[in-house]
Amino acid sequence: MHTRRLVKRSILGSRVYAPSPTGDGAPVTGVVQAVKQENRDVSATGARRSSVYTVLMQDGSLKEFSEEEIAAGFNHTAAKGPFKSSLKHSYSNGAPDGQKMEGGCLSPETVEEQRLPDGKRVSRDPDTSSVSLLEQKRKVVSSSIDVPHARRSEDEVDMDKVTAAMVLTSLSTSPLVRSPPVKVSEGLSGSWKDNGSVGPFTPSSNSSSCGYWSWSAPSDQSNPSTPSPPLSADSFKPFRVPSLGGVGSGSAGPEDPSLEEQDGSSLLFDEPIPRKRKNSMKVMFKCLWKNCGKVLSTAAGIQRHIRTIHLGRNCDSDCSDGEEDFYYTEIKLNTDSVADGLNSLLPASPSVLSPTLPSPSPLPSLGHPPDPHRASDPKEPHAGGATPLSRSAPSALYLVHTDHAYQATAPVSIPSSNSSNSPGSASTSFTPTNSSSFSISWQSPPVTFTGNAVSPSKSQGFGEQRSQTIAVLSSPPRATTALSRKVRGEGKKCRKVYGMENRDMWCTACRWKKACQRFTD
DNA sequence: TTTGCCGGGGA
DNA sequence: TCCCCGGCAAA
Repeated sequence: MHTRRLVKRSILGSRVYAPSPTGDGAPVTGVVQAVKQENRDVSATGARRSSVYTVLMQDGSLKEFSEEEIAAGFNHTAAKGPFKSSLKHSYSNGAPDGQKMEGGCLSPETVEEQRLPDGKRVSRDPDTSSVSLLEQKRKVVSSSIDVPHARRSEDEVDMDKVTAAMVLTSLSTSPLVRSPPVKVSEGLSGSWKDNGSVGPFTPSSNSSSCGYWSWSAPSDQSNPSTPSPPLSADSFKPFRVPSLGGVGSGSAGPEDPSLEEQDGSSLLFDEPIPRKRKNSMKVMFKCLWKNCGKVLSTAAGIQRHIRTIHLGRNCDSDCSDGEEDFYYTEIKLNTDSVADGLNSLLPASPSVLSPTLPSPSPLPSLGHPPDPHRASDPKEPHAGGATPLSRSAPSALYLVHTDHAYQATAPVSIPSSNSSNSPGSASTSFTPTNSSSFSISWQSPPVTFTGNAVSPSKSQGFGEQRSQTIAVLSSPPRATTALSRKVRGEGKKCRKVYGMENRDMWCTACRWKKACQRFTD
């Protein structure tokens, strides 16, 4: 079953060597664009069939080659290029049939193919090959040869245009860009159902925003006019993995999920997120406009409110430029863990519950490293439920200070690394994705933080406020956990330094299994 | 599994 | 108060 698929599928979009069109004998490389086969049940029957491969040559021209010609090309140049090993491999596995070679040399595709869930496997039938071909092209082209042929289906293109435009627009219209993350948050917060009116984009933005966030930042720098498909980092796996693993390692493996994502509609982050929000949470949206503080249960509602009441716009959400986003914040209420945490907290540090917050909602629950020696609690609650949004909001609620490294580092680094001027290098281009996952992962435990990790803001003050916000958000759990356990130190400890055999050299605390006093972090 | 250390308890 | 250790949680 597998073998068959591998063979049949792998040729499309793959790089092959073909005899030189000039006839001088020098082989040239090209990418297989299409295969025409009279008899497509190739490897099953083992019969030879006349297959014609349309190959896009390096010079951009399209040529058609017969199976044999390509095979000859292979032989000719087998010694160089990535095909060598796999080619040999193919041969060693059987007759030097052209099809076999393809199956072998295309291990990347092969693996990818295997990762495809059966139900979603793309058909290799000639009559549907145009679709799959497009898919293939997208992947292959970007990673191997600089081929200008990669055209997506019109639908795809349109969709991408629209979504990309949305993202880019929001990126460029304000330094506080945050719309996309917000959408994600909305989606997460279970408000999709509520805000059906938010706009045509929202419903589908979940998957796209992940993808887009992974490339939109770098694209600022590189080539905005040719945004890569929302393949994000894992799109490259198919190319890397196979190169190591070789042909037909046979296991669909743990990469299936990512594949599914590529396959179309499923979302990379979609799954984990809802899972993490298991605990009963209620999401409210609070208007941050000065003297307003209106709280609505849906993003659409609050947006409409801001748009009409504060921004004086009457147009539909469609004509919104997203500015409303800056004037409301998402407040998450964790009805169980928060309550518990607060209850247990109250006696210990009553100050955590600040009455100054006009918001009718309790503090959000947040996952954050505990900090036992914290002292600035009293101020934190002010920003309860605030997202980075609040920074731009016409509200003066967030005068919080954060002096603790652990609070500042993570949050602060995120926005900075996200700034749109980040280089297009692999590492930085990954950052947005990372940070988006950041916002997600931070929601994990009892978290309710819907932080928009992605904030292109570059202003120092912003970063600061941002960290403050996050610190604030994190205070409840911190306080909760602070009562229980100190964050484990990372530095060397007596035990490590002296070893068990020299236990007598340990500091007293270490000997007593207490927090090391000698090598404090 | 190892490590750091909290909480608790005995002397 | 000193000392030890069970046990949890992070690494």
